[in-house]
Amino acid sequence: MFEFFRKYLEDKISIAEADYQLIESVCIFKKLRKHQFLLNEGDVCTHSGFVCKGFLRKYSVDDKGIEHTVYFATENWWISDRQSLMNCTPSSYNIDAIEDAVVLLISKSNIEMLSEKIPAFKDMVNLILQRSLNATQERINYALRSTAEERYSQFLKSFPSLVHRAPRHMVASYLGITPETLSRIRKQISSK
Amino acid sequence: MFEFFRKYLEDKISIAEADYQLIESVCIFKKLRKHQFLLNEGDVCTHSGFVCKGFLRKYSVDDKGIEHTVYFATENWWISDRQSLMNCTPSSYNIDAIEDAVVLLISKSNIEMLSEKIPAFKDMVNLILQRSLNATQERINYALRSTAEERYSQFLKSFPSLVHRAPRHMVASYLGITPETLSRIRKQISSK
DNA sequence: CATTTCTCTTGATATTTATCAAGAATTTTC
DNA sequence: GAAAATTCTTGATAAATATCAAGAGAAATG
Repeated sequence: MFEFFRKYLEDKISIAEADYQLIESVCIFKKLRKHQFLLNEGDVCTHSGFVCKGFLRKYSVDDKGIEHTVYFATENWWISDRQSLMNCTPSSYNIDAIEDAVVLLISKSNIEMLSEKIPAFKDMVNLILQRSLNATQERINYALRSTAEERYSQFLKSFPSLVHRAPRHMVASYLGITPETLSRIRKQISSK
Repeated sequence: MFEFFRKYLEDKISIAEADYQLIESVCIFKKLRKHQFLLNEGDVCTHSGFVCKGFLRKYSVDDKGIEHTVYFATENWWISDRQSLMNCTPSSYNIDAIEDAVVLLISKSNIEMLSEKIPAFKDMVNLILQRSLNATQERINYALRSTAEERYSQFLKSFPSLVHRAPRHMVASYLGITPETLSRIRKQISSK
């Protein structure tokens, strides 16, 4: 399974063979069956996850028991609760598998170790951080200025491959609308 | 004006006197009168801004000409369009002064230079990045799960000092509601 | 300090989206 | 492959929020 991550790294940074071995030595692989949890609300997130295979989501649950999807992650995406990881505080999110998955885990301290020993690794982590921030701010901008239909169209454009893999009600919860509303929006779009 | 930034830095990192001088040597100070722009939509953002004094906002304008506030920045906050800065692409945002302001500017290349020469500076930049990402993801989570009233209450709690400095219609646009709706929400809350 | 401009509030009405309910379609499980 | 569970759609109605319009209040400007 490490070869997935190795390919990802090769694509982003240029490091020595010994560095790959160091990285591999701290990687933990976790298989998740559909519906299994990688993180439970209330637990402290201790590892960053890199998705080798499968499809996961991160969501919070409100007082009424309604789930709100804040993030999807598929092959070559990272997933964790950075806030919990950073501050060692209980997470307010759940992460579970939408499809059977294999996730590569690296502990917080090992990420710090790798960042220290391999400068290019640190730079990569920071680049990912910047991209995440850009994407997240774009999402806020869209949420503020677009109607539900526009947000759905944008989602289709941004993540064409996710649309078919994610159950509709999860897409709805990602967009901040109910499944019924999404259903009506889809009907409206298809009739155009 | 540099002393504001120096205090900020002293609070976050521990570096040599020579480093402060290096940092100061690349700082540009810009005075902005109320309503003046730091960044115009369509322009490439070339500098990161640190607010020494005053109050600014970052917003986009939709097809109908309605403004959508994505960010406020007051003393000791950073402001820029990271996406435009990172990729040298035209910005889709405007940044202007809500109050007369003094902003300390550092160019992209000088931030890179400082990051290279002063490791603690780089670490600080990355820490800020992480915090921004956490805050931004929290905002999305709130947008998804809360009513307009809850979002306003949360805004009051998170930024008590901003509420009195920002015109209400800008707060409304930050929350993704109309000024009229905010006015009604405030009435409702005060009657409790 | 009067006037102009901007900001905020309130009311009436329209639109969007949510909620509740039921049945159809699909997927999972044994 | 049949039964059970889940997911998706549709309709009727309710609730939240937007829009339009007008006037009150506050702040900026000459």
